[in-house]
Amino acid sequence: MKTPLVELPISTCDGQFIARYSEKGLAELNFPSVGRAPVGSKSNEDRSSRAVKPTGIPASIRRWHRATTAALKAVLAGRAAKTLPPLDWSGKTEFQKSVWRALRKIHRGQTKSYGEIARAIGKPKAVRAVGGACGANPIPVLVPCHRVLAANGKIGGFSGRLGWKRKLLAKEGINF
DNA sequence: GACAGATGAAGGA
DNA sequence: TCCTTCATCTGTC
Repeated sequence: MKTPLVELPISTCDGQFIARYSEKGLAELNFPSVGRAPVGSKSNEDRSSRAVKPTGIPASIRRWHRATTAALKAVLAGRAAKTLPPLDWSGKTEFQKSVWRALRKIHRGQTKSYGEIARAIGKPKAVRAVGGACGANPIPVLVPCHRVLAANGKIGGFSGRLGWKRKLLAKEGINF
């Protein structure tokens, strides 16, 4: 994949998120100061060499960025996102995409277990693999991997730190 | 091909 | 009720 990524910041009351767009849509969304390499990338240096400056941005990407910003701020405010930009899942496996599609069907304020997600995609025994796919999710918040909990009611894990998971769930009225 | 992982379930203390 | 162990499936190296 040689498609250059357009990297744009999104300032919110919870910090500055970083959105990256390909020619197909939103490819990555990174938490503010997470301190870890984003999923699917070798290193920050590698990424920065592919990212382009926010000059000469295509109109389509500017439109997607407005939609992403609005959706992100809506979710952080505890509301449902009205519109989402197209998501670029190219290069990902079919299993991961099916998991992420199942995640997007979880409504705001609802939660599901890894086992329920596994059953929803027709692979009831692939619960650990579902966890792996959640961890590989490049677009957290908009693909609500934070709404997936362990079957025993515990919070489970989260790629963007558990603090973010708790915060996002709290905004949706789910407290631990 | 081996290994690791954001789980789940069962069994024992 | 809590803890430990093991089975299971997929992705990554």
